[in-house]
Amino acid sequence: MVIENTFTGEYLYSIDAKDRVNIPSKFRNALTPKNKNIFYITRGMDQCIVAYPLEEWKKVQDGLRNLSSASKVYRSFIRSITRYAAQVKFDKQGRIQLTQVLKNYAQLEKEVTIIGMVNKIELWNPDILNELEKTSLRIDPEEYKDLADKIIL
Amino acid sequence: MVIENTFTGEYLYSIDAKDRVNIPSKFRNALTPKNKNIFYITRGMDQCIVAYPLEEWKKVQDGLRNLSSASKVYRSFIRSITRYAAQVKFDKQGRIQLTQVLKNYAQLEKEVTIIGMVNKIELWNPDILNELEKTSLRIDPEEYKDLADKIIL
DNA sequence: GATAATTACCCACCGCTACCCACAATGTTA
DNA sequence: TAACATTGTGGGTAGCGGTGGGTAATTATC
Repeated sequence: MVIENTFTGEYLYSIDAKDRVNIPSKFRNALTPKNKNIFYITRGMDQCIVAYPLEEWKKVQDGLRNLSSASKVYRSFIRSITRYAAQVKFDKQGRIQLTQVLKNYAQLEKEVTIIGMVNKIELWNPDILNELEKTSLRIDPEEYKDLADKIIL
Repeated sequence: MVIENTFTGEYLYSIDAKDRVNIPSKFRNALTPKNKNIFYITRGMDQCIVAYPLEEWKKVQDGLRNLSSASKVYRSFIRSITRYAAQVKFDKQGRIQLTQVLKNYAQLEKEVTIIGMVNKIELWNPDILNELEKTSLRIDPEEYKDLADKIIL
């Protein structure tokens, strides 16, 4: 636990009968007390569940709050995010409970691959993730280069 | 709760024979005492009912007050909102009572999907909502991406 | 003013979830 | 190597939350 509120690495965990998933201890240990053991989970842009620590989620919400409700697109956008957003607090064992909707959306069953994405966490169906890696990621190494330039890797 | 007066998540609830709808406990718990268990319900921009907590409703009204009444469009706009607005207080079980007009407008029957929209709440006929999402989501994935970039999802 | 109807308040059931305890597997330290 | 700590996983249970329904109070109608 070196850098606060920062998540890296990949883990293969299991979902139990009560739809509970363990948050890797390395991730939990990286959380500052301000997050109060709370995550917000919602739909990702890809077919996965995204989990934000409380402090990160607040930033997202502030962004949403400032979008005017006058625009139809904005309304629809806000809805598509918050609709699936749920606040979850992990128990003494460090597990969070998934909602049925999100579990369906990401097509999760017995196993989950949990990926650290710097300021957020992604939960994937292992098969879907592997399939995606095989196809879409291999396609455009050019885009990777562009990104690498931007971030000064 | 953690983030005050802020609502997220989706819930499928039922309307009983007396036209009562339960407000999800997570929403009620997010309310500050200043709201005095009071909501204002009115017509949404879409075909749904919108519920504002008292404190949020005050802001809406201030906004309306500042719209000049000189313009015909403005007057009509204000009328369309305030006309259907009703103050409702939830009972000890946390239920509010819907007005007949609003129930008709949103075409609610037995079931309601309740969506947290950050600072307000929407009540939808489940079928209508799903149909709408199916269409509007398909229309502009590009605009969605732009928005996602803005908010740094 | 009597009766009917609608609303407000209260009580009761029941399923789910939040919380707790237990245990196995792995890693760590003396 | 043994003792201990940490971490992932399974399961039991009490309390809360959603739902239905009953009764008193208030309003409406004639």
